[in-house]
Amino acid sequence: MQVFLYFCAVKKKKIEYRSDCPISITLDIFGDKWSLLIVRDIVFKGMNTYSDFLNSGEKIATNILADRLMMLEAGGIIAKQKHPESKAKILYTLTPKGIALVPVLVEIIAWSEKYHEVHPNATQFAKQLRKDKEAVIKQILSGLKKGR
Amino acid sequence: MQVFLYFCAVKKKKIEYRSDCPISITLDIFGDKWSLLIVRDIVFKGMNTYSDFLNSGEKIATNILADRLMMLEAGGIIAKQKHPESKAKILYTLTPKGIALVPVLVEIIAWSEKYHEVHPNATQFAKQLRKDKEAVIKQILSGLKKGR
DNA sequence: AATTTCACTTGCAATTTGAAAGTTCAAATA
DNA sequence: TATTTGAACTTTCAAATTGCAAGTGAAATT
Repeated sequence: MQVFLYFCAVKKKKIEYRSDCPISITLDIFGDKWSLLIVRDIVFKGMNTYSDFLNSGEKIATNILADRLMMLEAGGIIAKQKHPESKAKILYTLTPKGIALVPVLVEIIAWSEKYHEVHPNATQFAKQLRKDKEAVIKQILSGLKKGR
Repeated sequence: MQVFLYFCAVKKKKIEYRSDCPISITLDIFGDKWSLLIVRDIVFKGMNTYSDFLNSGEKIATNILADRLMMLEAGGIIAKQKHPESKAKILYTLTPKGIALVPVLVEIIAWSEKYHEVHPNATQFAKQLRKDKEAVIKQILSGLKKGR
């Protein structure tokens, strides 16, 4: 069986995919409790700096956040950019590969809302999804394009 | 902020959701490298016993498999049933909550196939998805209902 | 009756995580 | 200009989780 690799520049080690199954590969990238929350923060909360992510609801540790930002960058999900307002800040944005995760996030929300007690905003969001999923996705994507 | 709990009978401890965000809750359940692969094995490979999962491509350790089966059962994703062929075997099946994950799995495959080198079968599957996603999902669901 | 299969459990080393404190550079304030 | 604050990390170390190997007991097979 083929084995695929990519090199994580900052961790200075090779990351090996366990198999060529698309779900397994996705878990090699997002199979932890934090990585996808960073993507969520960018997509749904318009967040884009280290301290934004740090102060986001779930209280990620500073070392873990730094590590996950590195891994997401190495995996081509996010990219570092110059912050327009300050040289001290770093702007994290989604790459096209990262933006393409929106339908996955949307299905996760729809599933989770159906079976758990979630925030009222999420309930409201799920209701809109049930009305017109494609429209909701389009709206999110347009929000990301013009860099909200 | 509200905090939600469920009790994991076998681990004998309370599992606390980090927040009421639907994505965060989903990661509290599936935020590891293995749990979703068990669901994948049931949905796409028709697997349903401990040794099936153990010998599935990615080589999960026995203790981790036992732990994840417990957690998935505690989370209401899978259920244990009597195996029709043998008293030594245990049949693991998806609950409705587990079956409802199919659209999430489908979007993950579509995303992953687009950005990684995956197994030819997955490439083929993604092609069908692009043609008629709803039909593919319906077919998977009907396959699960009659317990393939 | 002996061996193998099945679904685990146990013990232990290695890796990862999480909490706290420290570092570096930029920017704001006194 | 000196000092403090803010932003983005890095380091340290204890605690938790993971991975590997071996073992267990009931059921099925030879």
